Amino acid sequence: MSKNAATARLVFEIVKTACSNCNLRELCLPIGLAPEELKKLDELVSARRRLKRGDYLYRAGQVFESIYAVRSGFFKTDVLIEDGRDQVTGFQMTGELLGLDGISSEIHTCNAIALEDSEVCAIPFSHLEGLSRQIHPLQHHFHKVMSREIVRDHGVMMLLGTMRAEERLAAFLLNLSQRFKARGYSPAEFNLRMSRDEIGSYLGLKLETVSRAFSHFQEEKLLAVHQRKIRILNTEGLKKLMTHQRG
Amino acid sequence: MSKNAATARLVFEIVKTACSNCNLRELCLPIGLAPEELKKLDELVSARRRLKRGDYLYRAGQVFESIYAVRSGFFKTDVLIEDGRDQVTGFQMTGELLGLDGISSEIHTCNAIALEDSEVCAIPFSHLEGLSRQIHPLQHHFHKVMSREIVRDHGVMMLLGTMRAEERLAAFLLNLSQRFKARGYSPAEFNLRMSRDEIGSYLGLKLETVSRAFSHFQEEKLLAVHQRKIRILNTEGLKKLMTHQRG
DNA sequence: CCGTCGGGTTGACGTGGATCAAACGCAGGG
DNA sequence: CCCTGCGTTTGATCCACGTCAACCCGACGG
Repeated sequence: MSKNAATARLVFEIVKTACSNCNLRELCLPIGLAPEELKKLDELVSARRRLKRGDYLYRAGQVFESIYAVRSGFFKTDVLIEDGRDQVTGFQMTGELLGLDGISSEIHTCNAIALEDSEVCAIPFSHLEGLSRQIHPLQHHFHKVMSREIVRDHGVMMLLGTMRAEERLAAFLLNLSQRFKARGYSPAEFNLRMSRDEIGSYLGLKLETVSRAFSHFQEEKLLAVHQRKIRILNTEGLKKLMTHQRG
Repeated sequence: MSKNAATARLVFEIVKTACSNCNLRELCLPIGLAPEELKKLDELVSARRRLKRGDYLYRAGQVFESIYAVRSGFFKTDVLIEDGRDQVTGFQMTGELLGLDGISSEIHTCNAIALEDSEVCAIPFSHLEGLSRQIHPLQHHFHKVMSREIVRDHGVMMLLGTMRAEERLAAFLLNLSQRFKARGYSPAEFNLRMSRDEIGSYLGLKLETVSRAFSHFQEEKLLAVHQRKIRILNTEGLKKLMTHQRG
């Protein structure tokens, strides 16, 4: 890296560490704060952390101290039990929070793993609690975020408990699509960051079943699939498949 | 009801509405508060509400204002989608909280239904947020409760995603057993408050499968089942079945 | 350029649980 | 007391998905 690039990078780091300036503030923080409240926010983040693909952000069993906001990149969280089974419990992208599960016992209960090179802001939980006693909108926003996680989990339970394989995959793809769209990316064309096996684990299916469902969607002209590159050709078709099939 | 009984009942109501006096405080509130903090707690609960078996505590779509602490009785929460499918997302018993899902959008996202005559304390959410800005342990406790809900949901995802029918039922029964035990009831013998169909919905199984699993457990001398009355004969056997089977 | 390797696809077959159907048994009402 | 009805049990059959296995393909290293 040239000296100039290094300098530029340093500036970048300093500027971006301030939450009040962060360009994803609207994703992970409340909006409409007073200027003096905005200033306080900059105490929130203690450090940023870069991770390479495959790195663990935290592991099940580690002491919980911070939650993390994804600045860039892509993560999965999973739970393992002794006998080797594991369940992917979620995929997190830019602006989403990781680590909420650790609050209850002060120990992380799942692993968080970067699926591509990523960057996170570490938010020491005690800071967050302190600040949210002072800034009501922050408190309320945080509660909403936790609640949203609960609602999301209920959605996954619904999916795992009542849907068949192709419905699950359709729901999954539509959800991803919608989240990419919310971040300004194309909702119709994106790269999956996870393997068929990881999708399967999340959806309660085997990787072969996931693969077959992709192939079938392709035959039906609902998708164009090339490796992990997905193009959605017929959103309505996917939606119909999801809500409609079976009684 | 005699006049005396009515009077006694009235006193009972007044005494019990104070959280600081509530005999289930240790279940739903933080412990070790200072006396003046304890006093403030009594602002928390706005009303108590009695429900008959089958009554809705709230419905999906209603405006969210309060969370509810179960004082006595038994509830289920479920989510429905248009096409008729529904998924039971949880069963709640004494000391557990209901309604956390509503915080995110200020609209309840599931139905909460009493499975037996029950009684709840309504905790207006804005009061709770206000008080938890003043009482740090209350704030922290509340965060833990929400986080515990997330962890619980991950457990259910694990169950739905990776376990086979009998493992699911074993896990479910052991969980119930442990929760009864924590409340001072027998962990080995209890009445199910829910139908086979509701168990099935929670576990992602059909009622026939649940019934067969019960019968099989009985053949294996793991349980004695008589209608909804369950006696666990071999806890270790159930545990082994749960963690051990399949790779 | 070829060999290797890991992830993905495809096929053949087996099976756990769903589905369909019948019968049971307890509770509540007449 | 019997009738009715709902929740449950049990049996027979079916099928969606898992399992096992072969093969493909793009990436990467020698």
